[in-house]
Amino acid sequence: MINVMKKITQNSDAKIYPMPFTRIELVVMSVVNDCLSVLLGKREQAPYAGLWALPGGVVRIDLDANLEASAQRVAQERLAIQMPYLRQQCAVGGVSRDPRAPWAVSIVYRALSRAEEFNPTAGKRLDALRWCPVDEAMADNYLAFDHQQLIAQAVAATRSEIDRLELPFGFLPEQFTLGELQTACEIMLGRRLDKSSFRRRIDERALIEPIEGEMRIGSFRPAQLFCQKAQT
Amino acid sequence: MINVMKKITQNSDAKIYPMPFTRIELVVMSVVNDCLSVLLGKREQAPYAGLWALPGGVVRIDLDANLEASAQRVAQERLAIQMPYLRQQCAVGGVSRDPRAPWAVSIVYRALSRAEEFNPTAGKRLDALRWCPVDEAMADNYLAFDHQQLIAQAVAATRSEIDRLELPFGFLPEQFTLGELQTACEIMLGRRLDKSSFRRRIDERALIEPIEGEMRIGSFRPAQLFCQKAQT
DNA sequence: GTTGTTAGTTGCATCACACCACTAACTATA
DNA sequence: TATAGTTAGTGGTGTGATGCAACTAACAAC
Repeated sequence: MINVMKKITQNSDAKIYPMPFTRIELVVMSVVNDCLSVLLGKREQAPYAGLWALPGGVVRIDLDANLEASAQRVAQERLAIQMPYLRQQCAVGGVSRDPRAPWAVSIVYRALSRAEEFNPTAGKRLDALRWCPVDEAMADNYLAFDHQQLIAQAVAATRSEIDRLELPFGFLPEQFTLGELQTACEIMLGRRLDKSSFRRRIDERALIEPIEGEMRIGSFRPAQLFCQKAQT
Repeated sequence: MINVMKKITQNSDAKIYPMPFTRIELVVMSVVNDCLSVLLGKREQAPYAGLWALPGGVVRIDLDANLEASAQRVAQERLAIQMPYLRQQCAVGGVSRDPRAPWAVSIVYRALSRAEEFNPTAGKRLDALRWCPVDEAMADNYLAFDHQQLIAQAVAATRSEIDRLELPFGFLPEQFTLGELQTACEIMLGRRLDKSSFRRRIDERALIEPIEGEMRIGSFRPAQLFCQKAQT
């Protein structure tokens, strides 16, 4: 820390400025039980002890190469998962944002993931974690800090991406049918989509390709299986 | 500073984490001489002394209520202007981002402004400031730090907004004709627009309204003057 | 075989927009 | 006074993306 201050002192103003307490917050979303849900952790300590909050962690300048790496480390430590499709959402910060420090900044990242890939028993510092339907998380005073607002932003940004069909996202399994893909999009958007338009738009964008000969066989007519197209 | 560290120590981990050197950078754009331009300041000190860079400043947790207020203060101090339509663009940060500190974060804000409103002689710490055409700023090694990339991002985001006709922006004067508005949009987008489509789209969105009886009289046929519609 | 359900396709209406052509209003100049 | 030149403003038409609806196909269950 001494070293840090020395460096900062070299700034043109030749003053020492205290720096904000800087954290990462993660908005990890998934479709669970036909509901768009968000991953929440139960707070064990003050402030907001007992309330649910987004998982997050401190930016460690001794460990992380950059902000994205911070977010990946936090995901690994707190959730024990890799987050391949992490997107930076915003930075929020100010006085009285976090009672633990006089001034705090949070860099917020969002991602979609597959709930099935998530193993809530691993990882260090894993207090209670749960998938919470976003509708529930939007209830007043359910969440700590301003996390309700952050989730609302993340949901809006995600819906906008899905509206524009900016696949692929982390929520896609290896293989899937068009019906499954459409249902997942409908749940995330919160509204129904037209089958024929959806299919037309999907293959115009050429983001996925059929797996020749592979079909999903279930109760009714078999469906063609698809996978993500290799990025060009 | 002692106080800050004490507070941070109250964190659950009971450790002192050094925090990143946190700054604000401003990407202020305007149309100058029929060119989309960006406001740059000449660096007087190391690092990158003599090179041009985005104006910016340190986040002052003793002065600023939040990040937006930081950005406003930096704009006031370095540029002596208010920036009514400031939008947060991104946060970038990591090791070796800024030689003045081992780990630095910049919160980047962008805005459009009217060059005419800008008075480059006022303000404290005003080293040389100039409007630089973005094409010029995109030349290799012209700018300090990663500011070339930040400007490219800001231009892209701004163009996307104008594409969607998300007016009003800070670049609009009190009164303007549709022709002037279209020309400004064309310069910012870097391409021509169709007159009739532009007008139809503008009045579908109902963002501006004619000023009854007010016309711009010049060399040719008089043109209706418009102003921004009061926000609802 | 009949029914029910999902898979997958096709045709048509609609809407937003680009492209093009036109009229209107003014100045400048002959 | 007439004509040319320039910008302001409007209207028509084709096209492409999408929503809507109807259709066929393929399977399981009965």
